Amino acid sequence: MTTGEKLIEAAASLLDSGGESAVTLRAVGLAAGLSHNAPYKHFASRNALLAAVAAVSFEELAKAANAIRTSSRPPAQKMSEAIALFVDYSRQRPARYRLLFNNPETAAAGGELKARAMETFEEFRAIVQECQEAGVLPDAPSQALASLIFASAHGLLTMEANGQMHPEKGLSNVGASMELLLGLLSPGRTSGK
Amino acid sequence: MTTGEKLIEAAASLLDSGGESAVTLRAVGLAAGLSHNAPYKHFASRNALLAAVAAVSFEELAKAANAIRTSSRPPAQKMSEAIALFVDYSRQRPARYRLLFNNPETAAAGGELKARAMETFEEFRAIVQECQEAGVLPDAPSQALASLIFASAHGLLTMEANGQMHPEKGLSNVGASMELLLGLLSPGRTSGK
DNA sequence: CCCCTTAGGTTGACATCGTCAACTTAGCCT
DNA sequence: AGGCTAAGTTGACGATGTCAACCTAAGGGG
Repeated sequence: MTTGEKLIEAAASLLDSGGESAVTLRAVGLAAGLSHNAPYKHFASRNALLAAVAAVSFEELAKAANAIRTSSRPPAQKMSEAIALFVDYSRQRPARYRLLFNNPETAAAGGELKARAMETFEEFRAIVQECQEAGVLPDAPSQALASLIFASAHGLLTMEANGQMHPEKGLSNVGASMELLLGLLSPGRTSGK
Repeated sequence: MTTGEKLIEAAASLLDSGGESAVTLRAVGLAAGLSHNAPYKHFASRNALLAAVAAVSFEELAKAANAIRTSSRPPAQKMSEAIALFVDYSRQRPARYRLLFNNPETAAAGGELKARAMETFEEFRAIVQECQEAGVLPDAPSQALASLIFASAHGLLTMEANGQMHPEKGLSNVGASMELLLGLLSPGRTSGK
């Protein structure tokens, strides 16, 4: 493992355990067994290091999503699993999730990072398309429908992470809300009221 | 205007003009014509000041949403206007929007802040309920459906702010995506495919 | 009327952080 | 052998959140 990778791993570990504010260049250098300024020999700035963490994280996510898409399970189940992938990620590594999907500075880093993000999204879009072809999701441009479904999950997860979800007032946790959405979107649904 | 309010206003102004990192306690004090440490006489910490900014911002939003809800326009139009309210807010004051809906530290401030946030959401929920009664939104617990619709808009706006939206690839801007959602949710829709 | 409390404000200091500059090596190319 | 460069170190600087000590004016009870 190169020193650069060691630094990225140390940063990711600090991010997961202590939140973004714990990712101090000094602490990262120390955790990698180097001096307080060593990260500058590999990354131009703190943001550049965080962008690198985001890039490898997107890569992991894309890989996991790809495994789901290329499995032999029915499309509807792939969709559930893909959603669960993001839900679990948000709950198990909230700071990392925020870095990936909720951080304008990271997003501004462009280039390779944006490519990895689009790679991840493309897997999700393909699953949506499979569902459309199987008739469990309505006809519409798959890109738009995938954006919509992903954004819904993303918005719900953000609200959950912010404590703006109120499960006591009836059904409004993330999982149930997504089932509601998919149910309402289902072409087979009988027109209500 | 009390000194505390002056500080909140100064902080809000700095937030809107220079992003969250521009909201420095020193700068806020200076902007209010006071010394670098004056904010501590009114707020326990930087986060407490930001929470106060969030509280008054939620109040403004709730007021605007209330004006929409109590207007005499048809429910479907109220819904469009309510969505536009959040869309415009996100685009015109992105840093403030992030503070309100994308900031776990702010959300952790609990108490009055959470009450204001719920007040705002309640206006939105009531509009959703009107739409359901008018038959333009499907039958479902209004709380859950409102969460879902709001989360969709929120997720789309977050992606837009992060540059993770790709309008070049077909329909995927926020407005069009929300229209797609509302269209697909519409009880009158003919079952696709 | 005087003293004492206290809210609001000030100055100064401290630790931490991102970042920059200068110096030192160890390895590699010629 | 000589020197270039990547990788690493130390030391410093300015900005920032926060704490502590001091000041001061308003007001209320004796």
